[in-house]
Amino acid sequence: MLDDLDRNLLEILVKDARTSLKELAAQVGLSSPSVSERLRRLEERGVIRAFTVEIDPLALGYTLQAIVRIRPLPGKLHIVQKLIEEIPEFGECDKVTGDDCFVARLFVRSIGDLDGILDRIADKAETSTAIIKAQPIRRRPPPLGAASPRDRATALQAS
Amino acid sequence: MLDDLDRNLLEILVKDARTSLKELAAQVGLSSPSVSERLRRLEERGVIRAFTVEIDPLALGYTLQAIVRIRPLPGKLHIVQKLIEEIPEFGECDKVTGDDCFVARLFVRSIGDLDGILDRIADKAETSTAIIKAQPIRRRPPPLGAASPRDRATALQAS
DNA sequence: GATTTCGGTCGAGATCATCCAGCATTTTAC
DNA sequence: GTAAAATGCTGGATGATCTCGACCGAAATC
Repeated sequence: MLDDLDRNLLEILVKDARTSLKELAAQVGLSSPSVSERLRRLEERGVIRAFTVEIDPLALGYTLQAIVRIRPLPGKLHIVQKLIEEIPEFGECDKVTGDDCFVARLFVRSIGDLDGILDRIADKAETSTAIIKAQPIRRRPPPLGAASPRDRATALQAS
Repeated sequence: MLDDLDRNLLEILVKDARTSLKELAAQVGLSSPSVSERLRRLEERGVIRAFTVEIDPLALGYTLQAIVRIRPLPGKLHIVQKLIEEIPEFGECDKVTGDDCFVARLFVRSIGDLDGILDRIADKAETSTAIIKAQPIRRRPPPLGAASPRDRATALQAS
């Protein structure tokens, strides 16, 4: 589906999404129209979901981040999910297996704000909150390399 | 620190990091050299951490994501952290307060791979894994608007 | 009140992206 | 097996965009 050239382009763009077509072309050894066409197709196919910018939350005044596990009370699942989606301070939310139905990331400017937001959910779900002290790994994409032969073997074996 | 123009630029770039200077300039009502200078300064100050591309993990064969909570055994904290950082399938990791020391996101191509990776940590930490079933909110930045007067009041009160 | 600093505009020249014609290679169809 | 069609690439012309220097005005500094 993706060839080496595509992966190569993605790798460069992960580091700097504003790299010019000309520069991309030079780095992968193609002409710029070709690169342009490849990017167009990668976007079209949904491989590239978006070109975006990573902003330091601190610069916006968000001095605190927390991971919140959320277990909606019986019958409240949909209301809780809607509520979470509508609170913009939630910067990420995954619906997971297990007792905790949702795991979400919360950006806040103060402990007071944290309390205020959790209060809005308190009557519809149980929550447990962990304050983030450090970020050993900040968001990064999974490895871009092709599936290794070993991986493929494993996959086959499993099926 | 950030004025309305900066926030406006960031907002546009979050949606499309490849927007041309000319287009940015038109949208915020400045000349392109001014926009160029502002972006340079935003990067310099670390407000903009990076221009990047958001890739669909599925396109790379990662059909499964999991949230893993990791509690290193006594004395193993640093080894575990190093191990996590070195495994590229970890796409995010936060060090948090509470019993679980780390909360991490794992991209894998199969359940077998998940097992393989967790095995590598098993003798150094307790883990509990939740498979991601859906993503109600995909990574997004915190609200870009200026701190509201109410927020400021709260912050002052607290200090 | 003069001066410096900061952030802005404008215009020219350089750089870059896009369009198009043409070509090679692979796939499809018969 | 071969002709036709489709695919993906290149190179060059053209038009759009970026960058750089010169200059300007408002606000802070002395």
